Amino acid sequence: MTEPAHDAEAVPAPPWERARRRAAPVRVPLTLDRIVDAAYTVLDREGYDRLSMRQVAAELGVAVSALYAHVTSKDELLDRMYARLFDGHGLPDPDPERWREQIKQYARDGRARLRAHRDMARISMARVPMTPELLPHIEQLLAVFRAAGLPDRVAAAAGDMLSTYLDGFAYEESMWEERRREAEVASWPELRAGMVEYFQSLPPDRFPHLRDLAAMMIAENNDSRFELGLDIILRGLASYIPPGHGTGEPGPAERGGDDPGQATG
Amino acid sequence: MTEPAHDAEAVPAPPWERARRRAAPVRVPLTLDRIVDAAYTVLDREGYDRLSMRQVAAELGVAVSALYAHVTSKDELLDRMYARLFDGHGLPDPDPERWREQIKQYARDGRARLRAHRDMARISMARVPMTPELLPHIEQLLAVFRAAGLPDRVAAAAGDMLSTYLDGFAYEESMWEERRREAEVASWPELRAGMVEYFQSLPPDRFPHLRDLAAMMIAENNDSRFELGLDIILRGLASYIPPGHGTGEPGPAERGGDDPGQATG
DNA sequence: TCTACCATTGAACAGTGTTCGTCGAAACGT
DNA sequence: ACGTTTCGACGAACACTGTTCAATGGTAGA
Repeated sequence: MTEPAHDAEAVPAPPWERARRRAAPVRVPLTLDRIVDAAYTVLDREGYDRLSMRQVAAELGVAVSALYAHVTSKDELLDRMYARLFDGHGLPDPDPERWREQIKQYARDGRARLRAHRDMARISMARVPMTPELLPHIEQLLAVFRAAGLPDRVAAAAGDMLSTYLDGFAYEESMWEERRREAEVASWPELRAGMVEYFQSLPPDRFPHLRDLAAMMIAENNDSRFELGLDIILRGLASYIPPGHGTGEPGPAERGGDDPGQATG
Repeated sequence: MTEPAHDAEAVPAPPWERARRRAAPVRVPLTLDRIVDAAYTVLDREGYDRLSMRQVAAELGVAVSALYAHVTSKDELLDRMYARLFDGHGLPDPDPERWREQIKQYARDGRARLRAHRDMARISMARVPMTPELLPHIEQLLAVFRAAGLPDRVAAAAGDMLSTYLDGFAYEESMWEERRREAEVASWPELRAGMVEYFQSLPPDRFPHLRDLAAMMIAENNDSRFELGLDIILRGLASYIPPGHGTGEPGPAERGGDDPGQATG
């Protein structure tokens, strides 16, 4: 949008201000942060396919080539955007009694961050989550899993499972969102209704299960679908905890047989 | 490059050949199938980033615009390539006794297909797996899950879980493959060794778990990592089967001691 | 005030997906 | 056998893309 505090600095600095060591520059200096900000603005407005260096430059009112003084390539810019995903995103200290809820909370937060910017999941999916800035996150995830009693082999795989599920789910969501957009259907419930109707119209002898479950497969709100998938993974992980570990007991120990209370979406 | 079998057919057909109803055409006709073939050739040789309409046209020795007579856009071409993934790919009839092994086999086959062509996972990931040709696949997946005794809500989510895991895992694999390629490291074990060494070199007080599990996180062969993730999901799914369903019981019912101790409900 | 620096510029290059008017060679009707 | 019609391939063009580079201008230090 418009640069904040611009009007105050656009006027030439009066001579007596020159005494100050560093007079405010006439133009707000181009920094990596401002570039990333602009990139996010373009992303939200135009989507990933239209996110181009030229658009970002235009957003800043600057020549394209100016960006390359602060960023070596578009790929690096995307990396910087990706890094922002994790600002202030972390896990509390491991609590074996509540590890499932801790992981769920972490995943919910992660999904919310991915949804906060249009097509963000596509950017996230395309980078490997092992950059140095993320090492503390991986470390703490491992801490939680090990404290819960997961065998090392399983703990080592659990982080990847979780991040794959997170990115994959969000990616899928954003794809449907895009499809809705270009189908020019106003709302998601409307698109959903059309799809369910389509599945119901299939020949019953060839697609009995699809007909039965159509309404469930295309959930009204993705939140409960997300929670269910999360639960499936967590139950699977818990099943590897050797007996004798407090609350992390596997199997049907989890109360509420079929419809476990899905936490607030 | 040069058209094959050109010299034999470039000469004008002698008059007596005209008697044949359909003389062999001077040029092999351009069909959608040949275009998809060529696209796969380019994909395997150049990778997804260099897969362009012009490259495909060049592969066929044809003008770019000629492709658009058979395909409305590059996106449709990618769709056609995606559709090939499922040729002859299917599940056997549901067998509640062996549903886990059936699903595993299906997933293994799926992963093999994704790995058969370079960057195929990137194409697969970017399309929603609900095109009409795939409906029978979804139907049969649902059949297996329901026969196994999964509650409808869970069965409806299970297919998505599986395909997200499949695509996500293969996508990640192809990203590492690409990274290895551009890092100009000869072999995967070599890259792996370097990464493990890097993790081991981290400050032990800040990254104890990462150090411990580095060698496990970056598995020597991805096969066992894939199987483990698959098992986690299947165990999670199985935990939703209400008691009283033959072999589909959660817990150690599945023979093949993966990690011994886990309590049955 | 002069100079040296360096962020910014505009133009250019080699690509991309897609469109369009033209053309040539088969296919058809006579 | 000969027009004529039809249709697919062609080449050029358009509006983009990421990236590079010599030239430039304003700022900071001497």
